[in-house]
Amino acid sequence: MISTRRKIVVIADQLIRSRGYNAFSYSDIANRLNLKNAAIHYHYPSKAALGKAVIIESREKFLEQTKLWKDASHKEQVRLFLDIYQNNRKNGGICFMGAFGASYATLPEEMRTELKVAHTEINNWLSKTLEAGKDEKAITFDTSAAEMADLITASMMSSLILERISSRDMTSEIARNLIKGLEEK
Amino acid sequence: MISTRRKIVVIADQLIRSRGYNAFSYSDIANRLNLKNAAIHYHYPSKAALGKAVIIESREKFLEQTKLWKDASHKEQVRLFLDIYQNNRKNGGICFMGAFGASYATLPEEMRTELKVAHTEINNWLSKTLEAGKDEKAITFDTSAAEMADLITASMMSSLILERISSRDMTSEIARNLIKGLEEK
DNA sequence: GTCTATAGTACGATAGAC
DNA sequence: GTCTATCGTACTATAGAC
Repeated sequence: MISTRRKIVVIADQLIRSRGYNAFSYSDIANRLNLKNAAIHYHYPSKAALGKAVIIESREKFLEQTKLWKDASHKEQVRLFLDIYQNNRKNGGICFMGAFGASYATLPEEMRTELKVAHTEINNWLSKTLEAGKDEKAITFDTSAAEMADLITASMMSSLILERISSRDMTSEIARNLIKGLEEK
Repeated sequence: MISTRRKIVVIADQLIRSRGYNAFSYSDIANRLNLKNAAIHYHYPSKAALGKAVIIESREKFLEQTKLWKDASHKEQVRLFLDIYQNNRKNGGICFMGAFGASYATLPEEMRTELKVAHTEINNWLSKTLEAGKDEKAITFDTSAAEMADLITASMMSSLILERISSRDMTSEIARNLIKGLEEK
């Protein structure tokens, strides 16, 4: 049986990615679990603590996923990485980096620190994977792997944001173009 | 003398781009103008009305700026367009499309509609300018002008968001790379 | 250990003062 | 025409019930 504690983080994550960190409340979560809002405070004493837990959860989930991919080719791993954004899109949200990043100025220090760690972890993994794919001649790009990683995460992030405004399937379009770009020789 | 009404929109715009639409209050604006929060309601009856006014203000400002550039070369106009993001960055905010976009799910319909119009206007202008620059052989790109416009606005948007997390000058870096890309033959 | 009743504050908005 | 006093609601959080 999945614990209330875990259910809370999962729901919070969903709310943050769809509505934003400053537009969800403890009551939103409590209602979905048929509890009073104060019950959430037992599991996560403050909103900052819950926000931090959501970021840590996202980090752990990311590291778990990449471990599962370790037998796939590096090129395939990049494709699987782009699928994460597609999955965010399917459940009506943007990526957690974009959601927290847009509210960055309002976040307490403990959340900012955690977010920086997450950003570093993601870009390190993607840089390494791109580099390894390049060594295998399966992936090509001109700039440094770190800059290519920045370009990929940045364009996927904003495709999710803009998609809701433009009503076009920008995420698939940009993902396709990124893959295409990495395949050109 | 600049009217209170105009001062309110300017401050709201600044707050929305730095903190987000759901993280600023009428009191924040009132305090800066030495007024009570209710005074803001006289000028803008609801937060939705103020939000809508900020979007309209941004649209008008954008159209005014592009008019001033009309004698510059199309390539120069693209460079000037990228400067808008740099200016947002200098006063501590992200672009208005990113700020509203991240909170899109929480916005009232009147704001969503206005935001879509703004998005269309910006991408139309940029597409046309890119196309004209291409015709003059001053700019080169492979995809359609509309897709190139998407790529530019998307990557500039997220560079502003990520910059606050990564503490790196990503905006300048990405702007430079975009210009470089458009210059390659 | 888990949750509820309730406090205290800040929000957006209305009615009415000047 | 412009602004303030004030309302009702919803928020985060604490103290204490079960």
